[in-house]
Amino acid sequence: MPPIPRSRDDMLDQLADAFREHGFDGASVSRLSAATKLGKASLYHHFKTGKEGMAAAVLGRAGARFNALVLSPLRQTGNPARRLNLMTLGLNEFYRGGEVSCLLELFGIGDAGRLFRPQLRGAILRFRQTIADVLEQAGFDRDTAESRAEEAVITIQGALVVSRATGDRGVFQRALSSLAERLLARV
Amino acid sequence: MPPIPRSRDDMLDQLADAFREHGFDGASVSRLSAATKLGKASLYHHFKTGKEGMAAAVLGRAGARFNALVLSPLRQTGNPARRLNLMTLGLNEFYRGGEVSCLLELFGIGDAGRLFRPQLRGAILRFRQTIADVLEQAGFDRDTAESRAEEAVITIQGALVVSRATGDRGVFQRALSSLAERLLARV
DNA sequence: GTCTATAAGCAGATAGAC
DNA sequence: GTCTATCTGCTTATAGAC
Repeated sequence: MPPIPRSRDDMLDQLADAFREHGFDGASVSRLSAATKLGKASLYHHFKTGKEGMAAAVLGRAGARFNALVLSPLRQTGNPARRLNLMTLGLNEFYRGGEVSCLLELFGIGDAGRLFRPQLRGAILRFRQTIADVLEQAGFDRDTAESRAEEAVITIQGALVVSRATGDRGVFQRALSSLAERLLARV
Repeated sequence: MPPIPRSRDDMLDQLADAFREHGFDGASVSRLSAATKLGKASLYHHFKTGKEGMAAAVLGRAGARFNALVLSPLRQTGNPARRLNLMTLGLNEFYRGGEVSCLLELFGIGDAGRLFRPQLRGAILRFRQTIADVLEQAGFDRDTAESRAEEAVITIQGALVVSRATGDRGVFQRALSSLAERLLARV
């Protein structure tokens, strides 16, 4: 059987699914090999630094997707409410409606955490700041904007955890659906 | 050197710290052995079902502590606001001010997740329901009470994730400090 | 670029002495 | 109840053929 041609992004998506299902430690190279239908040696051919390099590449691609689906809409010009609604649509797609656990949670644990925390930390702070900028443009003072942006990030992460732990994606859906309105509420 | 006498709870606390630091997969029996200063064979003497049994016992103790520190205050009679404030104090102690990651997140991942999800799910639902009961006693209708209770659980879990990922315990502190007031707010 | 085969070491777990 | 020594299988990673 000839090798099926594949793009690097396809490989990274398959690796990401394996990491999301098993976590960093639980995703053995054997499992990653099965997930990509590629021999272990082939994986090491693509990622010279081994499993760590695979995780870093997966994280890089996730960052790019997050940027395209979530941050870019927020940085458009125009109606803040509309941008926040686009953000929730993007979040729903990025997290596949809450079915998928966040690499941020998985890679923040244990030895993987020591490796990737700076990158994860940067992503969170960037997300928070981007939301805060939108809220400021919507007329809120900077303190209120930052405080609400922090709550939004917390809500998204918490909803993912609770959704997964209870097996109820409705938790994530409910959290998303009230998010934009709450961010813009005049007290 | 004679063996230092130790209670089972001391052992479980040391095991819990190791699980919290490394996650279920990352906490190898060697690490658990180092954390307890007990030989591997001694650990297997105490926990006949091995690492899985250690995790289950740790989870059982965590559940008992959560019950004593968080749920019991909520189930007292009397002023709902006071009970919710006691809950936040209990949460702060249970999670050590946000320094400690939640076993619920760690054990919800990968193969450990498949083992412990029913237990974790029960704990979350019980927590949510207990908060909802307090809010109902405070005069809210059942739907509002349940919806706000769900938000509270989400906020606590999310704040833990974001605190750990950013290395800023202030996130958890801020989330806790506004929690009771927000739960009781009349819109 | 993919594969088979293999290396060296750590994983979870147990036997049996004290 | 704790220990040392050990077992088996899986781990990450590499060598070298095609």
